[in-house]
Amino acid sequence: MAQWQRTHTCGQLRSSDAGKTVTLCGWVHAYRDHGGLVFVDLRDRYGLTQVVFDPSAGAAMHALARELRTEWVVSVTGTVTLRPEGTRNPKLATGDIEVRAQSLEILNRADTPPFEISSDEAVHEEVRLRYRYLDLRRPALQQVLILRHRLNKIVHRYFDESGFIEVETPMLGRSTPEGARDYLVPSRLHRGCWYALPQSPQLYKQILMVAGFDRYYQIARCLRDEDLRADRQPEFTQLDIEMSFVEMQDVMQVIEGFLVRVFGELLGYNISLPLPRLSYNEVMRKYGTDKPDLRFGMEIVDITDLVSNTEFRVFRQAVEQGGIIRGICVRQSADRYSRKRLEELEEFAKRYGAKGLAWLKVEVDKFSSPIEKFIPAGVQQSLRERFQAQPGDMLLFVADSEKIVCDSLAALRNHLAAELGLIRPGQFALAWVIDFPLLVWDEEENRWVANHHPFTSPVDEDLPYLETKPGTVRAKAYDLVVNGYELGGGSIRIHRPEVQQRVFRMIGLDDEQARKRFGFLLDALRFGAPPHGGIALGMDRLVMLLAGLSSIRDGIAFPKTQRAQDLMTGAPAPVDIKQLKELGLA
RNA sequence: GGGGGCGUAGCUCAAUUGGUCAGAGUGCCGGACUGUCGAUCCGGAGGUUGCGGGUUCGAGUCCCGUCGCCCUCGCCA
Repeated sequence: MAQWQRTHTCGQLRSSDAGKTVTLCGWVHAYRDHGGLVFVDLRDRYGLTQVVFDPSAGAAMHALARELRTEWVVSVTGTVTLRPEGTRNPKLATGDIEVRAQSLEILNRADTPPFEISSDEAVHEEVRLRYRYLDLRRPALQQVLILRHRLNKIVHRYFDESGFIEVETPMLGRSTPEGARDYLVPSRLHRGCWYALPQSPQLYKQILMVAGFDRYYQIARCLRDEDLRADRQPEFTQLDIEMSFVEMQDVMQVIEGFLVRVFGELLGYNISLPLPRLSYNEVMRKYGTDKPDLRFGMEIVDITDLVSNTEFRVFRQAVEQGGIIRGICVRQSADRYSRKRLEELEEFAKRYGAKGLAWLKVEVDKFSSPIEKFIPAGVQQSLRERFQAQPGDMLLFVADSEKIVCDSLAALRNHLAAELGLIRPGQFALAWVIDFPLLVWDEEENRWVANHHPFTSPVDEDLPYLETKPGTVRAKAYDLVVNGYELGGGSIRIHRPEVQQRVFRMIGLDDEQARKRFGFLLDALRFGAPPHGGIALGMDRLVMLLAGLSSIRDGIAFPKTQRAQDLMTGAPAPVDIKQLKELGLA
C-alpha cells in the first residue's frame, strides 16, 4: 500500500479510535488558519473529519498546510485524538475527535470552484449542470444518489425473493407506431433502415411471458423524444414488471408489497395496505385529473343543476352550450384573497382554457361576491349545503366544457394547496386509479386511440361492446398515483390474437398494417401465450418523491436540460462527416 | 409551436419614476492571529449589467431582435 493510501474514511472515526495512527484521504472542505494552528475539515462521501496541523508537529508540514485551499485533494496521516473539552462539535458524527496531523501529502491542487461545494446556497442550475462533477460533490446530491442506490438494491432483493427473473432487453429495436416520438439510430449495414431506442420494453416483456418466464423484472432505461418537464427527461429509468397467469389484483399486490418495503426501509414511513382503489370516473369528477394529489381535500363539486337557471349569464350560456359548472371550496381563506389576488387566480385558470373564474366569499348570512345578486336565496342555501360551506370559506367556480372545467379546477386545486400550505412535508398519499376507458376519441386524428397502449385488455364483461360502444369499454389497467404524480401504470394484456386484432382494427390499424408492425407479437400470441400483465414504475419520479425533490433532475446523476442538452459534455453535437458517410447519411 | 419567469462581480442578490447605481454578502488574493468549526480582524483585486440594435442629453432600467436556463400548454400509447 502506498504511503498516502487511506486507512479510514472521513466519516468513520469515533472517540473509541482515540490513539490510533490513521491516514485519511479527501477534499479540503474548509480550512481555518489561525497562524499557529490550522484546522482543515477533510471531506469524502462518508463525512467530514477535522484535521489539526500544529507547528510543533513539524514546521515544513505546517507551512504546507497553510497553502491548502478548498477542494484540494490531500492525504493526511496523524493520530486520532479526543478533542479538548468544550471544543467538540455535536453537528459532526466525527465531532468528538480530530486527527492531529503528522504528515501531509497534496495529491492534487484544484482551481477555485465556480460555486461553493461546502455551502447549501442555491446556485443557478445552468452552472450546476455545466460543472456537474462539482455539484455531485455536494453532500446533498450525494445523499440522493446513495438513496437511489439503496432503492435499486431493494428492487433486486424484493423481486428476487418474490420469484422474479431479471432479463435484459435490447436497446436497438424497431420503431412502432403510436406512442411517443422515437429516438432513431441509423443502421450502417442496412442503408435507409433505422433502429429505434426503446420507449419501454413493453413488447419484449410480453414475449418473455410467451416464452414462459412467468415473472420478469428489469430496471430498464427508456427513451422518448418528447418535450421535457420538471418530472420528465428524454431518457429515464423504469422498474419494469411482467407476470403470467395473473389478474389485476395480483400485479397490484406485488407492487404494494414493494412500496411498503421501499417507504419503510428508506424513510421509515408506514404505508397501510391495501392502497385505495379509485375509479377513473370518480377521480375525474372529484379532482379533475387522473393523477390527483390526495394529500388534501378541496374536492370538486358539480353545481350545474343548481345554477343553470339563475340570472348569471355566464352560467346560463355555459349550460346552453352543453357545458357544466363546477367549483371548489377553499376553507377559511376568504380573507386571504383580495380582489387583486382573485384576479391572479382567474389569470391562472385562464391558462387552462377557462374564460373566467367566479367567486363567492361565504359570510354568516350572505355571500360576498360580484355575482351574489344573480343567485336567489334558495340557491345560495343549496350551495352552502352542497359545499358544506362555513363563514370564511371561499367558493371558486368555472363554467365551461367538461374538459376545461376539469383542467382548470384541477390545476387551481394544486396551486391553492401549495399557496395555502395545505400539504405537510413528508406526507405521502398513494392510490390506485382503475377502470380507465380502453379507448379515447382523438379529435385531431378523427379516430379512436388506445388510452394506455394497444395491448391493454378490455374488461371481460365490456368486450362485447368493443365495436358498438367503444367509449364505454373499460380497460384492465391501473395507474399508481402518489402525491399528484403518475408514479406508474400497467395493465393486464391481451393474450388472445383475435381480441388483439379487434383492438387494432378499432384504432385504425388494418390487418396488414398490424401484421407489418407487430407481426412478431401476433405470431407469439398464437403459440400459446399465457394470460399476463404487468406494470412499470418511474424510478426517477420515485427517487424524487422519496428524496423530497421538486425536480426529477436532482435524482439523476447527469440530467439533460429542457432542450435535451447535456451542458457538461455538450451533447448533442455535430459529428464528423466521415461518420455520416459510413452511415450513408452524407 | 404558444404563454410565463429569470439573466448585473466566480456565486447569491440589490440598485425609486430613465439621472454619482456599478453596490452588498460570500468566495478569491495578501497580511495578522495557537482551539476554530458560518473562525475573527486589517487590506486588496474583481463588472462588455447575456448578446445585438434602437429611442434619449443620458439606458442595468424603455422599445425591437436574439441567445441561454427554468415553469407550463400542446406533446408524452
